[in-house]
Amino acid sequence: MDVAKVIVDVPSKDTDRPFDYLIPDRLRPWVEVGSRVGVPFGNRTMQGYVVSLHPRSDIDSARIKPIQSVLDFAPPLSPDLVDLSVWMKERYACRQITALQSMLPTALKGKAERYITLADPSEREQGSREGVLFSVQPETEGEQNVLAFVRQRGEVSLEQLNRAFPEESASVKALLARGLLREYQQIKDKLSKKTMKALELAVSLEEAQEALNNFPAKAQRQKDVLAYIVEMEPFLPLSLKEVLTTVGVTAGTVKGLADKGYIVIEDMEVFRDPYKGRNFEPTEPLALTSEQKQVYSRIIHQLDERNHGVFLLHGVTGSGKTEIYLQIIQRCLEQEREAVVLVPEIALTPQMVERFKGRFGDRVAVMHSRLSSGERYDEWRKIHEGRASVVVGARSAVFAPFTSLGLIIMDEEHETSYKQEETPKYHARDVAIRRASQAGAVVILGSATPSLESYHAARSRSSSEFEPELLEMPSRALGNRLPEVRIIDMREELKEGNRSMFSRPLHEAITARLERKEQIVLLLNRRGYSTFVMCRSCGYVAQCPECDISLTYHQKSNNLRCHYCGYAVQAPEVCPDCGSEHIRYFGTGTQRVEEELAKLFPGIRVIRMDVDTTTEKGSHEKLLKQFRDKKADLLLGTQMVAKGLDFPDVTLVGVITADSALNLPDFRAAEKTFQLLTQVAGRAGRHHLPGEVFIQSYTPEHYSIIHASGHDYLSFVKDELKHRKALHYPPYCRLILVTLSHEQLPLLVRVAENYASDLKRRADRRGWFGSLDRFAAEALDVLGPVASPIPRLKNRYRFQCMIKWRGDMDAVSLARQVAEELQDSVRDTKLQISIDVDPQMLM
DNA sequence: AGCACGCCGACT
DNA sequence: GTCGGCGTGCTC
Repeated sequence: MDVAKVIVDVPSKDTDRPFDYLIPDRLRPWVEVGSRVGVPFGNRTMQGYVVSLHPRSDIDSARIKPIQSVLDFAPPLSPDLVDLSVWMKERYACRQITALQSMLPTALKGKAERYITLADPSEREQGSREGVLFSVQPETEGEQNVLAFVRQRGEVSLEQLNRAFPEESASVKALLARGLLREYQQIKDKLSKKTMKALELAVSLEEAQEALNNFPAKAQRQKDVLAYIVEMEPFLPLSLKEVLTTVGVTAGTVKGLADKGYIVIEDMEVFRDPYKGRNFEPTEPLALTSEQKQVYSRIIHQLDERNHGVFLLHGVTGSGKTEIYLQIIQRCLEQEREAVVLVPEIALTPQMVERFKGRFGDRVAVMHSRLSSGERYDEWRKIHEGRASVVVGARSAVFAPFTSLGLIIMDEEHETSYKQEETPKYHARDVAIRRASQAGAVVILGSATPSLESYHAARSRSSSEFEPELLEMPSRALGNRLPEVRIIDMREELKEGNRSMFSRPLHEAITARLERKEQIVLLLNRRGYSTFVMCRSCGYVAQCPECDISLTYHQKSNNLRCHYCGYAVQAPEVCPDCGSEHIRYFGTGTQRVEEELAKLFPGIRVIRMDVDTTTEKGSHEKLLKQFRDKKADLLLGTQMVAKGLDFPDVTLVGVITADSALNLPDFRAAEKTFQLLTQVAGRAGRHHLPGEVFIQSYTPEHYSIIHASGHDYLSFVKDELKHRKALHYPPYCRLILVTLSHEQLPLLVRVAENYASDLKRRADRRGWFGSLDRFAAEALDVLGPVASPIPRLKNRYRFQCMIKWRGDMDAVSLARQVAEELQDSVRDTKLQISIDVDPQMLM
């Protein structure tokens, strides 16, 4: 076992394979599958990951180089995770290094630093022995200065050297070439470990007590400190800062004590705890209802067998899924196994975390995107070092570095945020199932409105990628009823002369709540509602010059911004096209609703929650707390108010327009609408007060709205599956979205057409190509190319092809192969091809 | 991705 | 006659 195969940190087609490296004897004990290593690659040093170990290599022994360094004490990746990266590479047509990278905190992404030292004289002579005459003395003043600088420092990073001599980079190069200076490279992590000064006894406790008894009287302050330390002995080491404030002495006093040899002051690594200072109320398991018990025992049975299994837990809002999760996790921990809880990013609120920390205390690690990279690294290490055995986190927590995983729970299974939109474009559900099957772990997918893919897979239990067992919880745990839902036809309102955004019934209902001092949640389904700028005289619409999409108006900064690339300009006073002053801001944003509310209900206290008011860290939480404390009558927001919030005094939920997302060009539009309405309806009347829900709509006869108002998931699924089947959409087939982009439109169009035809030809040769209409067990169809819904982004035009396929074929690798061949033949680095397997966002 | 090698234009 | 453009190809 002298050779390691290493995936190097270069995300490109040519390097997306293992390279062989010798393992030097001194590193032998440290090199394992999953180790992060520094290796010479070309003429620089790169970071890489060991993916396998072998006794020998097929590579010419003259070419093979040794591993330069091992970068961590313990491998950051387990062999299971390395395997998983291979699976991801094939499944999502991404590079293996990209998959590996996504499993680790960014703090572990090291880069090579280049250092310069003096070369030793023997090396210098080697240069001249080649028969070439070059000077072994510095030739210019600049060279002399550089050389002197390096000699004085011994070793200096290239960066520092260039900073010290900005004009002398040629001299540095020359000195290197002539062998007077030498360069070496080393991988440096970006991470910063936070440290603090800490105190520790340098003598035994008995000795310290002894010393206290006959301490010189003139050093009373030092004696106080030592006495305090002795008293606090069980909690050693103590933070220096804390001791200083508690005892009321200065650092000099403590230093004196250290000089006498009683204590030592050391740098101790501290772990940032994002939830520090917060008290988590310990909670006890609740008694389960009989419905909950059934579900619980079925899953426990599977868990006890220590076999892989997937469950789809369909439970209405308020059916008590979380309590079941908690008790199953408990069981998992009792088996000395670990648990992962996946939660949609948006639902990962302190309330949520509290439930888990309350039950499992310090053993809980939390991971989400709002943590700083340092915090995320610390939470990751907490898991890696075995100090946590439960992780609650968003999507990427599925890669938590546990070693004996027993359980993965995915709450709100239908949420689209489980699909990563950047490469690797993985779906956490699929990764979770794969990971659990490696580990013999149980997966629970929980939702009140399961995705059609999961529900269909669970019901048919055949020919699908995974086969979950369906568990149903149709009643609420507290026995209260689901709220009354009223649909309001906004067309009727308009007909009768009401041009406001509030229907009369909703208006009256709000007034009633204000009088009764009950609370209201208003949801603005913002998709398709951006506030754009239009000139009423000439029809000019402000658009992004790079992306060709409408710019969004931001009142706070009075500028126009592109949602996709971030481009921003000052909002115009007059139309840039015709000079008219009739340029206006259109669309219904939360701000406009807020203004309208103030007008209609004078004195109403509104909390507005949207991207504008929640960008600051912790602001989301602060706003919710204010609402909970009844500092406001009404909570107004976008999707984010619909998820998992639980306010006892909310008795009215209003949806301003239910159907704004229904007309979007997305085959999941109805499903999304149904899910959103069901979730938001579940927010009302969760406690003693009965709740009421008003849904305003311009298409009130739509089945997604009707079934949502009846809390009728099954009927919705029945209708929706009919549609999907007729139109050949998932779950009756699978999709691959291939997006090609280039600066030049004509070239792009040509290339995209080639892609589609190549693909069809290649599929046909294998007997795959054909229409899905014929209900063939195996078929593949290519749609497009067409301009992408975002036709231009960051100065690049975009075209896409949609592949629909079904059956036991490897459509992903076909799509990838054709893309790579096309890129080889076009040979234009500006051409980008992105492959999205099972896309969620079609617009 | 970098970086070196290699073959054709504007300069001393 | 040379410096330097970036096309092409490789990295164990």
